[in-house]
Amino acid sequence: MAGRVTISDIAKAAGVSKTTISRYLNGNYGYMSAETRARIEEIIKKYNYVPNSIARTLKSKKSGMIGVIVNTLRYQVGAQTVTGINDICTKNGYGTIVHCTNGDRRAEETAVQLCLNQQVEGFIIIPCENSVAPYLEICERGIPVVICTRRLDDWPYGCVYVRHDELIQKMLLHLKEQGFEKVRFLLDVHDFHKEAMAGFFSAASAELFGMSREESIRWVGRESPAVCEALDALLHEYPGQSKAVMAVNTHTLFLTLRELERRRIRIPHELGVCGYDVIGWSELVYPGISAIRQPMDRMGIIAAEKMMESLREQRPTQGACALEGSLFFRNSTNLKAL
Amino acid sequence: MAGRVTISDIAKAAGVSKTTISRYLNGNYGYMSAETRARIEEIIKKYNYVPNSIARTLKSKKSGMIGVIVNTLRYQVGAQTVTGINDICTKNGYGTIVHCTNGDRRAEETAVQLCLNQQVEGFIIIPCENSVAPYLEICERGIPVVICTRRLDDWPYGCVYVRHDELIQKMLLHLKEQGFEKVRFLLDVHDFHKEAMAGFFSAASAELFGMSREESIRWVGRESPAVCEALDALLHEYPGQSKAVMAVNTHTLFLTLRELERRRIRIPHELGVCGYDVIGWSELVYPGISAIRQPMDRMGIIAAEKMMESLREQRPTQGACALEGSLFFRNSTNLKAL
DNA sequence: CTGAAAGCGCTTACAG
DNA sequence: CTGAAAGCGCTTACAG
Repeated sequence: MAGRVTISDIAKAAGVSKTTISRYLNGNYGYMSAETRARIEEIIKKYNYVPNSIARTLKSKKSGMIGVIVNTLRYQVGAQTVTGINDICTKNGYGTIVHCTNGDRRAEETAVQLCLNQQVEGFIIIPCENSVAPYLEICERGIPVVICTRRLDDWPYGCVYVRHDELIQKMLLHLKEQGFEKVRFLLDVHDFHKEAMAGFFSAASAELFGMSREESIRWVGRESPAVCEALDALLHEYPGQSKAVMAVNTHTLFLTLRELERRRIRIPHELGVCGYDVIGWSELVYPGISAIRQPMDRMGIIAAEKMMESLREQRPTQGACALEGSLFFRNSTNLKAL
Repeated sequence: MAGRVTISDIAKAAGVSKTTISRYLNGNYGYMSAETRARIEEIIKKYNYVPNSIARTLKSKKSGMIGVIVNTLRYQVGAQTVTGINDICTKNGYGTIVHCTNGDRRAEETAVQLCLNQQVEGFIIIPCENSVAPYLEICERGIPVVICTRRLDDWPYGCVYVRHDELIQKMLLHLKEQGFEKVRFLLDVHDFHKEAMAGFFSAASAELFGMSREESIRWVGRESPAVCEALDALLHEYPGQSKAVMAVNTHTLFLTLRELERRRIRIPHELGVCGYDVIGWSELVYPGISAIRQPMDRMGIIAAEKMMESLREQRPTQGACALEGSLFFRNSTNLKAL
């Protein structure tokens, strides 16, 4: 029956008013005799009383909850970010309400509304689209927002992101140095920041390989067939030129490697391969797959810490934090050593 | 200002009482003239009114939230399960409050309390330990619970689990048939059901390989060194006999393969390798790694569906659902073909 | 078909 | 140092 004890029961048992109990609960000991305080403490222990946080929230508008809105938890990127967020929030006495948007702007809108309605005290969002308007609106209500894994233009508040532009640029430079003549980027339509990634890649490939965006980018989904088709096409294009493919996330990289293995394509002779890999398996696949790794758990941790800070100091979130990713060059793009 | 409109504002604007608005909100149209209903609908649209769910929860004790308690989201097993749960809950208009326990019973206890305090309407739990007592207590309060990825003894309510006993048994049978003479299981101390898994493995290896539990089981963590030591030891044991190692989860399998690659151990000649792999990368690692795959997303989906059913019909959850995993025999355990 | 009133379990001016 | 009272935004007997 622990859950049924209310502040009135405690007040009665302690022989004081609800007001005094409430003050005790909120740590306002200043206005309280030591005896009263001790008595209340004892009674609360005895009755195993836990204040009802819903009632508290209704009155105070503070729920102790953070709204976390991500694309999906299905893949490591989102899951690890949320893990980091969860750890920090829990440590600070906050709970999280997690919603997945699957990249759908309307689902994101709904998720925000639901969280708002639950009186969340802050939002950590991996956004679907580029417009900052909806997030600014939240901030205007006085609710802090941290944007995660992206850097949005015109976003004056806190955000954490990875320098994908640099990572992609460096990977392409490496491919160029290794003597590759054409590159292609396999993008996932469901990805967090497909557009931004496409932009980085096409810019770098235009500069280094003289390729147009139409040449260098292909959109594939989470499903195998699209990846297979894209690879089939690439293998037949640019005859006589050395080509490389880059996969935008771990899953796409997996599908790519599986298809190349099925076709017995020799890597890197017939096709160079590289991509993002959060997990590390690419290291173990023959002949060793060159990969970009992003520190997803740190991203969540830093985002949540920014949120905690903002809540503590009662101000909007602030500061853009750029995280470094890591590059691993392995034999899958090593044309020169052969 | 959308969030600030209350039921009183709407009542005033519509020229009716709060009672009537409330009835409208809860779909009790039976006691309402068509005109009134239409007017209210219009006003609500106009003001963009959304009822405050905290106030609703306080009064009705129904929060529209499900408490989800898992070990961790860091690895695919938990993350995919939660993805499935999230999808189903969202589809049915429920939100989720996710807590990670990291396998700590006290953290689990705290998480349950926090959820209870948020008036969650049900729990989906991947439990830390074997005792059902704490979960039965929740049920006695009338709050439905689904236990996930485990089958607990004496648990009379709903649960979803994978038949690990069968999967492990079949894998060991396969190893036996392939001529392996000794087997060893690398277990993760942080795993969901380490004890149960250890039990299955030691039972099967006692029967098939005549090994004691002490011989067949090793506890390793999520960190590399413990795995390396365990492998080093195994490679020096049983000289002249063919040995195989099995990894309890994807991450442990990864660490195992990385270490074997570093040591240039020939698989399966010097050591047979198999393990759990939720992602599928093991297929791509030379010479093709035998693996067990469990349908984690389905697990979450089924668990959540059981919960929705129970909520709809206002009864405890029911039924144990055993999911089939899949076995993939590849060259890493193929001693005979060589 | 509709509404006044009490109450869910807290917090917080206000008064003493 | 302490408490009575109002109120957060809803729901729900009860009465008409």
